[in-house]
Amino acid sequence: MENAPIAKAEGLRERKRRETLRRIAEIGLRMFVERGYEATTLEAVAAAAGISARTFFHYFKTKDEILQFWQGGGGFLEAVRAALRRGSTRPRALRAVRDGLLEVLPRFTTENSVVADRIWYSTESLRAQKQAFFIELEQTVFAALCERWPRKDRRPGLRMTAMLAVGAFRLAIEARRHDRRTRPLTEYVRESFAVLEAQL
Amino acid sequence: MENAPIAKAEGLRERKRRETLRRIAEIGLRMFVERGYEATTLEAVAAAAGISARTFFHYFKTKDEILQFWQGGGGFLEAVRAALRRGSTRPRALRAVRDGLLEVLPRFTTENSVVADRIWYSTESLRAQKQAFFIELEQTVFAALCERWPRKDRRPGLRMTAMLAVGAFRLAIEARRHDRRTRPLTEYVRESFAVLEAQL
DNA sequence: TTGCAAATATGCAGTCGCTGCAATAATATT
DNA sequence: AATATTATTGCAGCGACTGCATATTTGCAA
Repeated sequence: MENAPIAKAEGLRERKRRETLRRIAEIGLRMFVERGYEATTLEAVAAAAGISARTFFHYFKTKDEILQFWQGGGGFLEAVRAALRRGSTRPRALRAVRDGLLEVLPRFTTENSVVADRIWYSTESLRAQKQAFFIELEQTVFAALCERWPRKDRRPGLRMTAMLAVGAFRLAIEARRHDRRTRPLTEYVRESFAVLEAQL
Repeated sequence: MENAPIAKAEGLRERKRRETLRRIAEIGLRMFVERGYEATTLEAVAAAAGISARTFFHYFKTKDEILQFWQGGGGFLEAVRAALRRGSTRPRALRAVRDGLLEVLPRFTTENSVVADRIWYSTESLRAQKQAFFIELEQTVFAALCERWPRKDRRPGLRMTAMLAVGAFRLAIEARRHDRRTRPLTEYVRESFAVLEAQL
């Protein structure tokens, strides 16, 4: 991405670590696709990646972190928050959220993130986590909106906006998941927000 | 396939089973409160309930089913669906949902359900499940609304209504959880919907 | 009352995700 | 080259959960 003031040459250690991390993530994801998430044992992933089972846990705290890796590894919430803080004060909060999402999304959308998304919905416990993520996103959005429109009496409205916006986002992801031919997520997001706005 | 649809005198077997089920649920909940959910081992619950660890799993498929027991054990979604189907056709869908919830809630609110609710939010994995439940509720509500207002062009609006209604419900539960002095959940629901409606 | 089938309880061994600990090997720093 | 850091690994162990085989209890009928 960007080079720090001191473009410190990456040591062998760091490089190997990064490579191993990615290797695990790639092999893991492929195995999840081929055999299913629950049927894929951690030991098997580790073995296929050429490391011991114990070492796996030095790279990922849990099995599902392999999937989180492809979803941006938790950086998404932070990115959305940042985008909302940075974005110009739009007259309508809903638009602000939409634009923030549209701005951030491309950075978190890869070939594999689409594959990973399907797996999230393949297993009950994963589904639950994913949905919990949306709630987190909602809280993040709400908090960001409150910063930008600090008048306390508008909070209930902002709360609603956050709910609606994240809801639209959820519907967009759902729509893409159900499409055979997948278009970029941003398109679904645009459509989803358009439908929502038509209702207001 | 059965003979009498009326209260067939409950056999010893059924009675004992019901008693054991409840005993496990009560002791389990109390232990969760006292020692924390994760710190409470299944073996400990089973021992305290006077059964073997293996037998526990004949009553509850998972540890968290102990908590689900106090939340109505999955019957809530069904009850809401039924209430929405039965309820008079209100002009406003949002009101219909609110009234449906208000009608059903008392049947699922007990002393222990409030306690259980606090535990749901004490642990990450439980929180995720709880939030997944709200999404399920949203889908249930949406489906029920679609039955009642079948015009296809109104669906986006109904989707929104479902989102808003469940959102208000979520906020109500949250509000109660944060209140020291707990009032009946229905009051929080009324308030929450009132705030929402004031925004529309 | 007895006999038998169905339901229930239990022990045991095992899987899987995950953790702590301690020893060892690889890399970085001086 | 010596030393400090960090990575890798094996091992032992925990806790939720399952399958299987066995014993016990209960329901029902001859």
